[in-house]
Amino acid sequence: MESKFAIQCSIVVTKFGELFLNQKRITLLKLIKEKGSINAASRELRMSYQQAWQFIREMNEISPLPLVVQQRGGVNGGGARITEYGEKTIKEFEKLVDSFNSLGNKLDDRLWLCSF
Amino acid sequence: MESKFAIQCSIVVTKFGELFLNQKRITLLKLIKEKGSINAASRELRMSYQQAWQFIREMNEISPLPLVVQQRGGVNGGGARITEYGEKTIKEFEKLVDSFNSLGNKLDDRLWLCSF
DNA sequence: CACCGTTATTCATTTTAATGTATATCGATT
DNA sequence: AATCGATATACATTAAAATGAATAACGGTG
Repeated sequence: MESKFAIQCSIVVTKFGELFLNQKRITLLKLIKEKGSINAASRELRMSYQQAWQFIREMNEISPLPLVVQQRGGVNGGGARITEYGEKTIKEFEKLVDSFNSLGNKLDDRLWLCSF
Repeated sequence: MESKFAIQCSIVVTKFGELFLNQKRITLLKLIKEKGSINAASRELRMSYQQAWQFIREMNEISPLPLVVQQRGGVNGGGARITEYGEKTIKEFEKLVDSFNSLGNKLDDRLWLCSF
């Protein structure tokens, strides 16, 4: 008892040292899927459009296959959608997170027993 | 084959949402132990003395027992040392890191098999 | 009691990250 | 071809983080 300490584990996937995925980017991807638009997703996340756009650019560059495809012009001025590969990537990342979190919870429980 | 993706997991220990420990702070603690001085440790880490000092301040405030005790004046102008509790904290944190890393390595191996 | 090197503290400056604003481009629809 | 809303892009501004520089305080030691 008494400790109140918590273990938090944040996961990133990198390639050659460059950031590929983290939780924020996954959240962005999921919101783009939901909204069909980078613009709407970035507004929802209260991040600037440029930052969202740059995240997508970096992810697509690092990834062997694009995660997001954008269309400009056309119906409603365009939009963005998540590729099949993007969907799979989201799922895989979230499985990773679950694995680490369950380990985290296990260690969390033992934390106040042994230290801190 | 072909993936080159790596999972990296960074661990933080918090209390009531406030940062208590992360890898950088642990490295700082270990260097203070080695050098016997906040000043020398911060120079070695190429971080400003104020930042190092503030990290220590925050850690000591959050911790139920101080991790570092400082002395000013006296022999060589003073210094800083790690308490027994601090040493234990370092060890516990590194055990945490090991646990997560071994999980990370396991998942790393399976990464290119299933996705990315 | 003067000296020394470290801790402790403040504040202006620099560096870095993020945002706001503005504008061009695209392309289906009307 | 005019319209519309989103993508794409640049650039100045703002916000936040880190640093540098300066100084006071401390307390053994000689």
